[in-house]
Amino acid sequence: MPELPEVETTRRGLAPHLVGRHLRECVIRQPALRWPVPADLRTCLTGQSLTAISRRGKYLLFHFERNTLIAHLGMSGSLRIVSTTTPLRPHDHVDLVFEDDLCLRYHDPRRFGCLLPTVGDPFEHPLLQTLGVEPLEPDFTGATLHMAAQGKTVVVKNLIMDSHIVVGVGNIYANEALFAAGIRPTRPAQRISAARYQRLVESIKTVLSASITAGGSTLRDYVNGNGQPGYFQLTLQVYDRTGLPCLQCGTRIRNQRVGQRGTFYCPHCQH
DNA sequence: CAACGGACCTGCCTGC
DNA sequence: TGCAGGCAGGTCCGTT
Repeated sequence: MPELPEVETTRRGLAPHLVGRHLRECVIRQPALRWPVPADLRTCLTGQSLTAISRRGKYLLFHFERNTLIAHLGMSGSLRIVSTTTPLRPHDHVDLVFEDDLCLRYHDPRRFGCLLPTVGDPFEHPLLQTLGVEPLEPDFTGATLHMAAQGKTVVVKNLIMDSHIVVGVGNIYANEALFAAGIRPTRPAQRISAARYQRLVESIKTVLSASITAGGSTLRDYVNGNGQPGYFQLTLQVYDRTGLPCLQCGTRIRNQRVGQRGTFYCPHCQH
């Protein structure tokens, strides 16, 4: 289930198969995603060839010659390449059928994702326009977070999960990065030093990069573009480990709701 | 303007 | 075994 590493893994899995190919057909079986899939998706995109697949935060951008398709996988979405004869599963909502029987199949049980075709510069789209910095880019530094925290009352976990500040840090990786940096998730963001924010940023970059390398996490039903599961869950230090011993010091991992999200930390290692 | 809760959905797990 | 209730990886939007 898509956090940034899963989305990036999907992008990397799909691009070599689809870039340069013509889109032959679009099949919408269930348009009721987070926002309705526009009925003109088909007329917008068919007949064009895919020139690139890029990513902004957790949004995937399918660049065609004249239009761009903005895709988000929500909490339960996945994109896989199948054949048009591959049997449909429940929740296979949309097919983009390319030449040579390459079918990009959008699957999303909870339907929190979206598929939105755009005209013109996709980065001008309201969903993308106000996004914060990319966590793996050099311009994401300790100063980014330290400055963003000033004058705010939020706790640090909510700060790093705010997509208008930095994109792509979801619940799993927020928990993991805070553990790696030794920072308690409930600490007020304003009361963290620039030096500690520098360490947190390094932890975020390390955790996300390691997960991309490992092919993304697998919790329940995530699969990448080739249908392969990810393996990052094998290295999770705190997420979903309530009551289990901390892998660094043996103290039991605690679980607490922060901003209505499950939050896990080691009370000995994180302050 | 910042901060918070609610909303969108289905599936899975737990406990009665 | 069945069913109700709670919870899940995201994030926008409306209300305070």
